[in-house]
Amino acid sequence: MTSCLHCKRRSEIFESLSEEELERVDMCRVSMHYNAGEIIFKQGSPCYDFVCVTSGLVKLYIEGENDRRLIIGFAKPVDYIFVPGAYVDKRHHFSAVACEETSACLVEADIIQNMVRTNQNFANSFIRKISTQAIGLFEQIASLTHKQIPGRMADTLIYLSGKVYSSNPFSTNLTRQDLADISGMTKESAIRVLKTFKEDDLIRIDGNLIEIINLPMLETISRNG
Amino acid sequence: MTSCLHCKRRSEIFESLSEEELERVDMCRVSMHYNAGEIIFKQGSPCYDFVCVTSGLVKLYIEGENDRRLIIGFAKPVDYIFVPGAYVDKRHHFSAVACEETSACLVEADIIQNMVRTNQNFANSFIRKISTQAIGLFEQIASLTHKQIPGRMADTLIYLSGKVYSSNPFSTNLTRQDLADISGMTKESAIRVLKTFKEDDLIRIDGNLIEIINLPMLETISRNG
DNA sequence: ACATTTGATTGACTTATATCACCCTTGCCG
DNA sequence: CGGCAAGGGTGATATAAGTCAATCAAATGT
Repeated sequence: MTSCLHCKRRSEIFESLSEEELERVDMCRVSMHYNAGEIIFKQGSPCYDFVCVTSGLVKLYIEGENDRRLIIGFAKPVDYIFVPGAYVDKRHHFSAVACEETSACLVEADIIQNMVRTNQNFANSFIRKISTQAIGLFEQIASLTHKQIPGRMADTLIYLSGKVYSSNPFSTNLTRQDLADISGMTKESAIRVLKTFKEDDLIRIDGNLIEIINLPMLETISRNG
Repeated sequence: MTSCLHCKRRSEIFESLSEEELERVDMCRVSMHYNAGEIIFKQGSPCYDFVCVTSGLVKLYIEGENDRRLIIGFAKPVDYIFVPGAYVDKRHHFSAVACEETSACLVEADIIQNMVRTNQNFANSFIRKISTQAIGLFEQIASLTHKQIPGRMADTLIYLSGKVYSSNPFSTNLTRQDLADISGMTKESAIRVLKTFKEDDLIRIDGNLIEIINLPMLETISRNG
């Protein structure tokens, strides 16, 4: 249990904090461990804490009416989860669930918000982070509304390999349902496209391992919708 | 051409600026006028300016691949348009077009970003604004992906009456194509749902005037997808 | 006054995708 | 060991929604 001061796995946003500020963060920090499938916070619940993922992987999703879900992103080491409700209505607007064994540090939201007020550089990193997230949302919303199933699944695979796991092949324990929830389709449709992708030698799937073997073609499919 | 100092139509975010700061904003301010349909800025172009709408109405939309569009929001008096690219890649990630005769003040983005750095209250309002926009995007993304046409159009009508025009009935010169672009459907589908809504006495349309006459029922349709 | 464009509307048709029902495998637990 | 739950996979079918094509009305330009 190191202090934030010497933490090797701390989010880059904390670089702009002084030692004194880091200590203040450290003082009200709680280190947590979650098993795969455990809820970190749930949509609609009040938000007290700022969550920083130190190991594992967390999926962030919106729960719709008729128990449909849409995964809007992932938080991996070392990301903090930006909770827009913290500045608006003190409620969570999406849920966070551990996809695998996950550790996270929780810090009181007030402390962080206070530092955003007093430390300009911190505020700037913070805004940059939110902006990046907003841009990601634009891309996802465009993909989901303008493309059909093959294009959406291509986007999902490229996103996972490029942004989430940063490797190819990548080992994942996301279920087909999860892949479907990222791509805005049903589990069955996800299974079917993946099958055609395999048949066309665009990807290879072996258990938890997914490999993109024809990225250019996948990108073409993404572009054509 | 009043100065920002005594401007009656200035965005609430400027409340947190000092007189001296307001004067600095005023000095590099350009007042612009746009006719209906004119582009204020286009997706992909570099972003130099911070845009604040003082009269009229502006639609913000993402341009997808095969010239499909998705309207992600509106800017009305007195909103400023948050441009996430300003903090990331200095590019616009959506386009802005005047829906009607529109006036706007342009301020150099650098000046604003500088004030975000130096004025804590300004930074805080700024973050609150971004957060609110992000929450709105979540709602839209959930509506678009989880609901079918009647639910989506119900959401659109409720949104326009409640958030954009803040009146019922409301007079609009959005085209059917625009309504479709908000709701993520084709023009033809938009026309057809609106027809069924009219037949079921949920709404009344007379030229540019749209009236919601059975809001509870529309809300039910929205909830059931 | 006529021609041209733009948006609204409708109907017929096609297709993408969800739904449903079912089976298979694997791992886990009593 | 046997049964059960969870995830993966498949086929048949239904249907929501897009596409295409044509018409009509209003607005605009010449």
